[in-house]
Amino acid sequence: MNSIEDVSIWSAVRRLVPELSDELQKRIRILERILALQPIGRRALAVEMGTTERVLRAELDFLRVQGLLTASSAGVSLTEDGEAVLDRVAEFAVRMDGRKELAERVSRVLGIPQVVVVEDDSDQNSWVKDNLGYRAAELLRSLLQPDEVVGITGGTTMAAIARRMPARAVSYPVKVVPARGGLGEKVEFQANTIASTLAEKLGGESMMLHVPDRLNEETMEQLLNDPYVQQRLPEIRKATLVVHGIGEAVKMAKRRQVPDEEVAWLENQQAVAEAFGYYFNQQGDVVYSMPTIGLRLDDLQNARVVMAVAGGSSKARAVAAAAKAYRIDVLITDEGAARLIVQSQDYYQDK
Amino acid sequence: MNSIEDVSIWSAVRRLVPELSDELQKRIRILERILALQPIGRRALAVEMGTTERVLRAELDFLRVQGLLTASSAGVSLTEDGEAVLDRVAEFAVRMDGRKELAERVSRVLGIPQVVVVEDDSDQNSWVKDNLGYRAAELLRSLLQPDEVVGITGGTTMAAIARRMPARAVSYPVKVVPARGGLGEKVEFQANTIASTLAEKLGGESMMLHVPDRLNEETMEQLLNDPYVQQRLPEIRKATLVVHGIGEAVKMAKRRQVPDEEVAWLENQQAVAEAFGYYFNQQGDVVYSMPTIGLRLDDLQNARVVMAVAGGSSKARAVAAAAKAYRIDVLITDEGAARLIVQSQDYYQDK
DNA sequence: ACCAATGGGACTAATTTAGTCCCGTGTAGT
DNA sequence: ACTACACGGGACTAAATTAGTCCCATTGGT
Repeated sequence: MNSIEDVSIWSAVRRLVPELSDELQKRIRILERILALQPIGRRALAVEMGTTERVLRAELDFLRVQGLLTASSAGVSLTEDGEAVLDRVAEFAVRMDGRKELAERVSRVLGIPQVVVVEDDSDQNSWVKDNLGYRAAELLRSLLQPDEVVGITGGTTMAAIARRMPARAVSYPVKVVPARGGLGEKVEFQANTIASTLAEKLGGESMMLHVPDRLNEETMEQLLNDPYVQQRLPEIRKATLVVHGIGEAVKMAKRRQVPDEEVAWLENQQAVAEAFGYYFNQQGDVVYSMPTIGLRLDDLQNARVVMAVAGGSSKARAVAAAAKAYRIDVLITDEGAARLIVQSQDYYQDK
Repeated sequence: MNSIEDVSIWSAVRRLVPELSDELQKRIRILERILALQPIGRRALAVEMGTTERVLRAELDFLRVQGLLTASSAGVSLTEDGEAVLDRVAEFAVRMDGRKELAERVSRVLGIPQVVVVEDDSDQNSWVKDNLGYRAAELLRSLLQPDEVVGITGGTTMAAIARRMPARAVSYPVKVVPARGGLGEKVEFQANTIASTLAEKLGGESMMLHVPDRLNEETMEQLLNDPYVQQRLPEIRKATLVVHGIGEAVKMAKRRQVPDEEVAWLENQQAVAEAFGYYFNQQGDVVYSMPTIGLRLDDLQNARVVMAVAGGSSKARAVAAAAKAYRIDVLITDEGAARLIVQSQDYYQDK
């Protein structure tokens, strides 16, 4: 039995001391490189690892004091102890590298420039979603630009992002808007609510858009002429940083209480993915779009960054379809989804 | 199945990022206190935890940003998330507190002012000895005074101390001497070797004492008059910081290749412990002392600090006996030994 | 015998962290 | 209802730590 498998305690630890795993990975990487290249000099290693000499030196000093490596005039080498310790944490290293490589493969397969893969599978462990939220929040914050308009959709994953966003460490002068109107879900998973809490966490402002979930053509027309909507809608469509979730078509349709015959129709159309209220088939074609007020697929062209966050092996197909349907710049997913995405690609390649 | 049980990976992690695991424990302690006292003010909590307001404030800010606690005008309280996280790492906390309480009980039972208990049992897992060495080295370093003479014995535990002593982070102007002559063991576990490497790590100087292990009365007399010995022996007996291991009497005797009849005699005398070449029974009486050149039991009176390091459930009896036999100021042991020590005390109290 | 790369020392600039004091506010006790 | 106290949080400064830069004696490989 392996402690790494029981990751739930790790996620708590990471919550309490987030810099721990980064620092740990950093030092493991250093030890690994030394093992491979020993004996190697400080400067050469610094170049090799893409860090500065001075910082690396501090790390090496530490590791030497810990008795994990020795320094001779030929360079630094691991001690027996160092190798033993490295051996014990090798699983980390493997998983680290594994996820990194996985991310690169997903990036190639889906044509998404930046992909982050977090550990485990959202479908298996609920805390994975939390982790997904953490990494998404982290990345989102790093991408923010002053006076930017951030558009965000609803769902449990988006809620996790808002929840895990650090609360007002510094104030960001941004505006957060819901990408679409209410989706008739629980209030804490609605885009409006999420936009609001996210804005609060960021120290920015938010805007609400209260419109019903499902509309018919007629009320749609009316609403579009409504001054409330006419004032707010352009603001939403101006969003330059769009964060959204991707869902399974049928599952989403049912959650939104779409009539059974329409669900059957969607199935018939082989719809597999849903995002922004649009339904896509495996080829990325739009097979149906819900009549709602909000961001349209075309608006994504004007966005600076389109960020997708979705995990769980069950969503692999949906993510792949969405990636074909529209431009995604950043994808944050988990091992469960990522593995299936690269697998199916291998499958097609084999044929 | 429980990840904490598989502690070996944690010991490696602690080796790689010691400062962060300390940080982890610190934050766990803070969360625990808040849970117990909430809502509580920053200043009151600082007093409660024996830290300064400013440092605690930084921690609280962090934990708040992480969404683990909220601050109202009544004070800070845990959020649901905070309680959940605390719950996940509760095992840590329990083990932490458990060991601390255990240490206090051992301290009372044995009458040793300062007791440190490290996790697990040296008899079960070999890495525990390493941990023992780490804590001992840490403590030893903090106790050092300039120009002090440090006496150290042999054995695997002492070797672990020397190995885990940080290598010359700063230079200590100390002199390290072997407490007794060679003990006929493997060279890396001999007092001479250990004293030498320890001195090097500390940036101090060392002194060797090369005399045979087992002596008869005659050669003993001769050696005591030998100029080599006459020069070195007083230096050894002047040691003011004495670090030593405690062994099981019979096991030690056999390792030193004492003749079988003498071993039987020791058993007959109910010798259970060995330290500095002296054998003690359960009551702490000296039943036999090996004729070797070196530190004598009386010399401990003049020592500033006497530090004992011994772990493993099999050594519990020996440690208890040694504690009765002579003054020990600091004891570093493990859970395996500590549990048995307090248990046997309970046993006697019940009678 | 030389040369290039090594670890480690030394000094300074930049950044982070800790100490101290204060203020407006909400709350508990009277 | 009122007052006094403890609350969080802001602000500023001093201290400590960390990173950048340059140098040098030494050594191992060619």
